[in-house]
Amino acid sequence: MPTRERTSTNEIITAGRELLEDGGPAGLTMQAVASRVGVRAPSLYKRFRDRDALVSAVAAAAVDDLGARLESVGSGLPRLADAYRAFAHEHPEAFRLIFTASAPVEALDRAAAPVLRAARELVGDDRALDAARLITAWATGFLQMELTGAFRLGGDVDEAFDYGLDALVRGLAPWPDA
Amino acid sequence: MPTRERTSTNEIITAGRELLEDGGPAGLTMQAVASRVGVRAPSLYKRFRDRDALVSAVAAAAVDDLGARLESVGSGLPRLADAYRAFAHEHPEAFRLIFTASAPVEALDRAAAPVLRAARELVGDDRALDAARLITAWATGFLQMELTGAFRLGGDVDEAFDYGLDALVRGLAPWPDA
DNA sequence: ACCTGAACACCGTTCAAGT
DNA sequence: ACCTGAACACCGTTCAAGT
Repeated sequence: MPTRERTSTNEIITAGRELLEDGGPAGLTMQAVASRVGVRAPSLYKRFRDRDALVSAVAAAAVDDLGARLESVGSGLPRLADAYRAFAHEHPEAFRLIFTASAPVEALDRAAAPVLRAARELVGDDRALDAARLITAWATGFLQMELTGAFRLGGDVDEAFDYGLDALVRGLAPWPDA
Repeated sequence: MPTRERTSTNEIITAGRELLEDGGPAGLTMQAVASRVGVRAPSLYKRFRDRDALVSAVAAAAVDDLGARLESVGSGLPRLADAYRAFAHEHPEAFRLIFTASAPVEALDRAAAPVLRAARELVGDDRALDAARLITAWATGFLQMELTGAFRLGGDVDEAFDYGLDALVRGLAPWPDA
């Protein structure tokens, strides 16, 4: 006689995201997740091979959210950058997790699509990929440093972000002296 | 009667760095470190408050190495960028660790000095800090993505790095249309 | 078919006891 | 003064047994 399901993959992932945000990766334990969804830890292994698989699923869900967010904002680079930064501020732990070994690389491709589009508009097809990498690397590094509190030499961080974006666009735009 | 010291703070940190590089953060356990320096785990608590303190010391040592490396290379931006990238390739785990919560922020300041100098030469005093943040954020994000294997859409990664650096310099340099 | 208690290996940490 | 064994709490994981 089959026992009725007492939880679901989605519920587990949601619980994982909540625990991650308010306890960091160390708070995302199998026992904490299980107890939050009303089950015992061993039951989680019915749906995830191990903790690493669960963490990856949590990261993938976050990336999907991020991708939807970027899609919804159009292809203007400033809008994209702001949306990216807003996501990082709202889900700092998830943002950090995304760029860790447990990151699901193929999910990242979808989230990167809007940036690639914006880069193409700016520099054309040939250099679109390089330009997208430049922009993404800058924004990711900046946010990571901002979240870790590495910006302690003073100065306005918001202004530094805008300054960076402007300089990037200037450096990427086809310049007139050619 | 005092027992003679069987290890030292430096030896412990060195052991920690080695374990980190070949087993990731998960390989950096108190027991593994202890056994590598010929002591039992509880002895480590004579010199480090807890594992986190040890991990921070490991990160600080790595940052010091990085700083020395950047100092030794002068203030040319391309040289600095290459040295930064070389360090990340040689010590990927340490590089990742540096930009984690356990990062010792004040040690980062020293390592950032050469970049700040290069930025000042490029854009002048007023914008030196913003420019340094742009460059550091880009390089850090780029290397982090490279190490994590996030660059899977093809294209030459070396070339993308050079392209990014060129665009950055172009965007930062005082441009002629003013 | 899903869930559980019990068990195991491993980890961080404390502490009284050794020298 | 430094080191240790023993102990504790906690974690990930397995598995036989329940329904």
